[in-house]
This record gives sequence, C-alpha cells and structure tokens, in this order.
Amino acid sequence: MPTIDDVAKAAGVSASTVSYVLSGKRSISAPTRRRVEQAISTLGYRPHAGARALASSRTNVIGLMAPLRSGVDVSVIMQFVTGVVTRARDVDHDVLLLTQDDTGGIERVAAGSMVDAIVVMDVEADDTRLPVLRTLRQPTVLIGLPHEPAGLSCVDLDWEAAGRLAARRLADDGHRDVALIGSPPEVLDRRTSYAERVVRGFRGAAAEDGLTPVVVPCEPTPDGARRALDAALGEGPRGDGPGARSDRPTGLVVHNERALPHVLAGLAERGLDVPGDVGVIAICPGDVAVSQRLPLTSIDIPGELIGGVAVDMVMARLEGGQPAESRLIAPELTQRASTTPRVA
Amino acid sequence: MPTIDDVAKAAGVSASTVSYVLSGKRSISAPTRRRVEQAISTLGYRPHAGARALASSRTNVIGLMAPLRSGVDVSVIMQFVTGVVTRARDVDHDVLLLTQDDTGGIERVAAGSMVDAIVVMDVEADDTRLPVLRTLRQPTVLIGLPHEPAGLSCVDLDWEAAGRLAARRLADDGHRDVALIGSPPEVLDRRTSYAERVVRGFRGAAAEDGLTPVVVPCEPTPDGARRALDAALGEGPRGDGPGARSDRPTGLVVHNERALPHVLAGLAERGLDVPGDVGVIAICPGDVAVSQRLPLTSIDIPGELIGGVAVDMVMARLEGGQPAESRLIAPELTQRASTTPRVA
DNA sequence: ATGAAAGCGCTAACAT
DNA sequence: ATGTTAGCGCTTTCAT
Repeated sequence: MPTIDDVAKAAGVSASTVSYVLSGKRSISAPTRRRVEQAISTLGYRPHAGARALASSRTNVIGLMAPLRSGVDVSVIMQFVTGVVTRARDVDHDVLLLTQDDTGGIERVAAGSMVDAIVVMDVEADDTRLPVLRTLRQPTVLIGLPHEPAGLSCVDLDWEAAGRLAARRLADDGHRDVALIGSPPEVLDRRTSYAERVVRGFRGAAAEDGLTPVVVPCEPTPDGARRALDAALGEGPRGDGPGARSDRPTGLVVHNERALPHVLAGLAERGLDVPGDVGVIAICPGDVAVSQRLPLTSIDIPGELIGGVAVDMVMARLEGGQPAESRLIAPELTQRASTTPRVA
Repeated sequence: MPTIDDVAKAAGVSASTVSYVLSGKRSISAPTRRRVEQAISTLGYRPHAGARALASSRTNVIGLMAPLRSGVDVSVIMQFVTGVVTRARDVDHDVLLLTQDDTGGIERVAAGSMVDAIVVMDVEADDTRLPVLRTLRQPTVLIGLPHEPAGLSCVDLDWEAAGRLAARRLADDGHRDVALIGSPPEVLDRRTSYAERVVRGFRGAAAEDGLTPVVVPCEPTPDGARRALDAALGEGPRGDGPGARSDRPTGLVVHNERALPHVLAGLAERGLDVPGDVGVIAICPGDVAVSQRLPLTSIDIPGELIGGVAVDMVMARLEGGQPAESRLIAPELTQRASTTPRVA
C-alpha cells in the first residue's frame, strides 16, 4: 500500500502538498495539482482511514443505531437505513451499523472515536438512551420525537398530524364512527414515539370533529389482525338501550404494515366492501399501500427522505456547529381506491 | 478524552503496560493489572480506534455489502444483516454497511483500510464484483455461490437442494404435476445465484421423479402473482388431442415472499382448497411461513444463521489464515398445514 | 514482569 | 504557492 510520502516523492512535492490537493484546504497551482493527481492514480493511493482519523479527529463515519425491535416492520426500518446510507455517501461519509438496542454500543463507538456523529432510530417517549447521548462529544440526531428532546436534534414524520389527517379525511368523507387499527401492543407498551403520536392525533381530530373513535392495538399476525378487526368493528350489542354503543365504524385507519393484508382479508370475509361499506386509510410506505389487494388511500411514511434529512442535520451540526433543532415532516395523504365520499 | 498515557500515569506504569493489559498479549502481575484496570475505569478510558488501526493494522470492523436490489425481499436481507452484525459483535467487531451495489465502495473501504474483512451479499452467477474482491488484501466471504468461487469463501443455503427437496416432497405426497412460482423476473435475469439454483434443483428432481414441472417467474405484486398463478395452473386446453398438455398442477412451490399472500389469495378465489386441491410449499423465512392465512409447509431460509457463519468464516481466514472454502447449509423442510399426502 | 522508544500515515500549524 | 515539522494515540519490538 503506497503512503502519502510515496505519492509526494513520485510527484516531486512534499507530503503536505499531497494532503492539500486531497482536502482542497489551500490553493494549489494547476501543474502541481496535476502531477499529484497523476501520481495518486498511477500508484493507486488511498489515504489510510485510521491515520487520517488520528491526525484530524475526523473519521467520516456516521454511527447508525437501528435496533430491530419486535413489532417494527423491517422493511420500514430498511427505508430509513437506506436514506441514511445514501445521503451519507453523498456527503462522503460511511455508516457504521449498530443493531443492539443497548446504550453500550453507542458509548463504545463514540468514546472510541469510531464515528463523527450518531443517528438513532426507534426512539421511545422516555428513551433511556437519551441521557447517554447528551453526554457524547459527537452530535446526535434522533429519528423520532421523545418527550424531552432538549439538547438533541430530532427529525420525524409528524405522526400526530398524520393521525389527525387520517381522521379528518374520514370525517370529510362522511364517516361518523371511525377506528384506528394501530401498532402492535408491544410497540405501544414501549411507548414508541411514533405509535403513540398517531393515536393522539387520531383521537384529537376525532374529538374535534365529533367522531366516535375506537383505537385497537394489533398484533402483526393473521389472528391478531382478525381479533383487532373484531374489536374495531364492535361485536357487542349496539344502538339500543341505555348503555347504547355507537354504530359499527365505517372508516378504518390502519397503522400496521404487517397486519394490513389480513385486515383487508378480514373485511372481505365479512362481506364488507372497500370502499363501499368501509373506507380504509393506511399509514405505511407508499409501495406497500399500492401492493395490497386494492390500492389503498394512504399517508406515506417517507423513510428514505427522513433518513436523508437526519444525515443533513447531523452534518450541519458537525460542520456548522448549529444548535440542536427538531424537524417534523408534514404528512401527505394520497387518495386511492380504498376511500370514497359516503353517500349517506 | 483520556489517552493511554493518562492511564499509565494514573496507574504508575508505562503506556506499553496499559496496552498489554488491554490486549492480554503478555502476562501482567495481578497487582499491576488491577491498578491499571482501576485507572481505566475511573478515567473512563477508551482506546482511540484510529490510533489503534494505525499502529496495529487492524480496525476490528467488517465491511458488509448489502445491496438493496429491486425484487429482493428486504426482510430477508435484514435477517442476513442481523446475523452478520450480531456475530460480529460476539467477536468484538463492528460492521460498516455498504448498500450501493457498485464495486467502488468495496475498493474504497478496503484500500482505505477501514475494514479488516468483507462480507458480500446478493451474489450473481457471474458477479462483476468478484475480480475486484480477489485483488483485495482483506479476506472476503460471499453469501451466495457464483460460478467461479475460486479464491473466495462462500456460504449459502443449498438452494439447489432446497428446490430438489420441495419437488421431492410433492412427489412423495403423490403429486405428478408441479409448479414453481419463483423469484421476480428481474432477479432471475440478473442471474442471482439463489434464484437460479432453486430452479435447477426443482427441475432436476422433477426430471428424476418423473414429474411434469412448470416454472414461472413472478413479480412481487398482486397482479404479478395472479398472472404467475394463471401461467402456473395453465389456463389453456389440456388433456386431449395430440398437443395434449399435462394436467393442472396440484403441487406448488413458492419461492417469493412478497408474492406469497397473493398466490394464496388467488388460489382461494379460484375455489381451490389448500392443501385439499393444491399442496403448497414455501421457500421463505420461517416467520413469514407461519404468518400467512394458513401455516405453510416450508423450507426455511436461515438468514441469521448464514450471516453468522459468514462472519465466522471471514474471521477464521483473518486469524488462522485458513484458505478459502465454500459451505452450503442443508435445507430443512417443516411440515405445516399447506401440504398433505394426496388420496387420489 | 515491565519500560523505552520507534514508528504506523496522516493533518495542520508554522514557516517562507 | 509550497515545504518543514510536530504531533495525533496507539502497538510492538527491543531491552532489562
């Protein structure tokens, strides 16, 4: 492996000049630059990452903590990961992947100066990792919004707005009784940031619009989906007597990728037509919305976009020394075949 | 950040002693070791990864190339990735994730000494990355089996055996006409290693057992699955006349996670009972086999296991200087509700 | 069983 | 516009 000195020798310049043509941190005359570049390519020179990190305190590596927690759809995780990796490469960085959800991994790579910055996924409301993150030298950005983001940058879809948007659209379509088939119980129990925010938004909009909402967590299995559908559609007595329940929901929001196909199958089994009898809005990645038995009206989860923004934010703090900030991406609803205004 | 000298000072020893208690490369008296460990923990010392890499030519990082190619199920990819990361941590290594499928990324991290070893996923029969991989200083292991593995270690499920096993099981169950609903056309066109090997095994066993096989690639969409099912079940004339076709297949092998639910839905729509009218064997991760509308007889894709083995193999070459080798994991079939012996 | 010292390959002052 | 030089923090001979 040739070193910077080999290149310098070959180009007839000093090592620092080679370093500077590489970094662009000072101006180099055209002829010198060419000789250096020539030498670099004929020798096939690559700077040694460790030496560089040691001398410059910069690794050009971003740490990405992507815990694979149960109940979280991996394809959604992968979208975020892809966004992070892709954008990182755009700004000349690589990504070190951590999948354990303990705080130890982060400390290790941060204290060991393996990374310049850290992106953390799957954030919980009172995430236990936050105190550690705040002590790190490296800037951190969370994908998700904890209760106390103080000192940490955050970026996420505005899930609460997504919940509102879904409920409101059902209201606009003429639905009065609506249900949210939400994240798996375990995800909600963990107080995963996005899961509870959707519920809050959905409930809030329902209250404001005078809707009767039902919210049911849902295991991401065929049985779980069936049970959730039972609960959502209300199998009990209704509409008569003092303890009268509201009518069967006609509008359904599904925030659960894995359960989605089973929910649709369940509706079909009951002979309920979508969108005729029941309107369905999915909150999921666009590609899963369109690859169901019928194309679903949906609110997209722009994972790649958000992953990319996370990198931009962390780089801004790294380069510009910007203070921490939070960014919520506005949700967008795409009308497809699973909803239609109700004729009432 | 405290350095090794700070620790040495605090413990009243030399820096090399600290280094040696950390590496265990020479014996240290109990009292000295204790004073050093004490100093390390009170100072919160962590060796600087770059300095270490520079001095030792070891990064303790494994590069993982996991291209996210279209048509490949991300949840399957994630299983492999998880296996790699988990096992890497067991042997005190971290993982640098590359998702671009160009060869540039590998060269960069290898030549830049960012990684000690490389694991490459999604290997094609005549993979264009192989020549580059063979030139690297770092040992490489492929997850997949190219035509010319010479000089490179490989590990994978024995997909050909999986294809055989599925066909043979259908034969044993009394099926004569069988179909394989395979990977997406794009995956096959790319000559993705696993996709064609399954086909070969399936065809081979069918020939030996006197089965009439049909093989149809399948887009991982509802429509694609429907079309594939049309093709597989043969919509044309049959059983009479000179150009007589064979009978409608009664045994189906599905090697396509995304299409699976739609294939099952398609069968149901046609009024075909599983396993009564059609036996179905899926080649997919165990968890997707059991989360369909009925639990499927399946051949598991042990992604985590294989990812872990890949790491073990690459470490063996790194530490032991072992020569390259190939390892194929024997497939296992788990009987569930989607197959049953034919009464016929 | 421990220390001293020479690098590992690069960057970034400090020169000119 | 370019060269000189002093580290960055560690590992690992070579000594004792």
